[in-house]
Amino acid sequence: MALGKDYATQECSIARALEVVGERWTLLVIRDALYGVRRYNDFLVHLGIPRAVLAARLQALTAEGILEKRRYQESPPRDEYVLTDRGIALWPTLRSLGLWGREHFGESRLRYFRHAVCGTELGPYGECPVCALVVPVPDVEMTPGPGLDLDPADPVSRALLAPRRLLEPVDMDPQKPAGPDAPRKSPGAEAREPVGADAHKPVGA
Amino acid sequence: MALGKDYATQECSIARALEVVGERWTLLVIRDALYGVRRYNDFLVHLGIPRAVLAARLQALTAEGILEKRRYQESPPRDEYVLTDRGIALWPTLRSLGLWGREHFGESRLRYFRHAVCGTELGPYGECPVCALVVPVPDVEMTPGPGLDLDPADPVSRALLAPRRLLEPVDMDPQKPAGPDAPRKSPGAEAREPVGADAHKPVGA
DNA sequence: CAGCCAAGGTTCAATGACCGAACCGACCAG
DNA sequence: CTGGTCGGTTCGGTCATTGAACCTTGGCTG
Repeated sequence: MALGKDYATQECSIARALEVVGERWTLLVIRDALYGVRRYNDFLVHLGIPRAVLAARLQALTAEGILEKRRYQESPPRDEYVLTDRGIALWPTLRSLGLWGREHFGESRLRYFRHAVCGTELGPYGECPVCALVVPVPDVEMTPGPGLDLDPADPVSRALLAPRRLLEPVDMDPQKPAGPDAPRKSPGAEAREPVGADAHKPVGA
Repeated sequence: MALGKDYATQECSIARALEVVGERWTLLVIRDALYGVRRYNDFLVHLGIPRAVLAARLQALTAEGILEKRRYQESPPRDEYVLTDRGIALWPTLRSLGLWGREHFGESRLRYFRHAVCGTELGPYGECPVCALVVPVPDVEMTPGPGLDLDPADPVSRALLAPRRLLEPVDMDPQKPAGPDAPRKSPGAEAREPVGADAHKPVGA
């Protein structure tokens, strides 16, 4: 990767980790994947990342076992990129990085993360202070905070405004607001239920 | 910074944080600072970073309030770079990043981190499971693990082989202590920097 | 069937970051 | 006066990133 040569000489797990996720955009791609973004185009519009870089990152992350490329539709063959356990394991790192960013450079709360089961806001390590457990990633509920733009330009940001659980696939269908007309509908948008290794189990609480 | 333009459009604390510490080498500089490296030349030989890049990173980190440049000697004017509270606050992030790197890409333990007060190895969030508190950074003791090279080339790596607390300035004085003789200056008891260590917070409920 | 559209890439020139080596200035020791 | 150290800066070459254009597959429309 970009760092390989130099970082490889370091005897340090941090350097090892940075060889894998230390390049530009990489951690933001993983963040988006945690938020439920799965498709090339959604990453593209949400991140504003150059196409070539996105393709390179998705491929590298797949090769490292952080994302998994999965066919979700055959008719026009389409793949989505889903986090593996190895990728999900980066949640605490991203959580603490985001916390640091907010505490030292953020003006207002952008997002709240709560334990979906009890509604309690997460502690600094992603734990639920009330339930006294480290909240599993699929049980983390994300809701917008006061600092978040309520009418973002891109549809992915709009879809992410709704309260949602981490890893829950972002759904672009619900309606087409802010559109004077042109009610275009993606083909085959029906029945996009995740198959196998489902990470989001409905907790009836 | 390198990322500024694009990341700035993101409404996300993680992106904000990455604007500050997301460039190549930056997190490794902070890691070294946590390990006690303070001087330009020590960063240089320990990281193997190009001089120009190191100078740029030190300046940027100082401007962001993560490092503080401090005169430690007048005769030949010499400055050292010391972590501020804002920089020390990155310890949980680096801890979890290192943990992820070790669990998913490391073969053997390179370093142990313990609570210096009781000797217990730290949990995943830097907490001491026995004392049930988040260990303040200056109370974290770092010792080499079995995977670490016992005869590294550069003197900084050699100095870091000794058990030591985080933030304790690395001392290059004991030249080639091949024998059991260890005339170390009393560490830790020295007046420490203006950084106020975090309070001892009990870990989540 | 022609034409258009969308998703998911690839290619390419230009720009910017990074690299390694050389150079520089202050200071001190011999 | 000479050499050595520390903490940089300068500079040419290389590598990564960027933004725009182009391509491919396949469905949908008329």
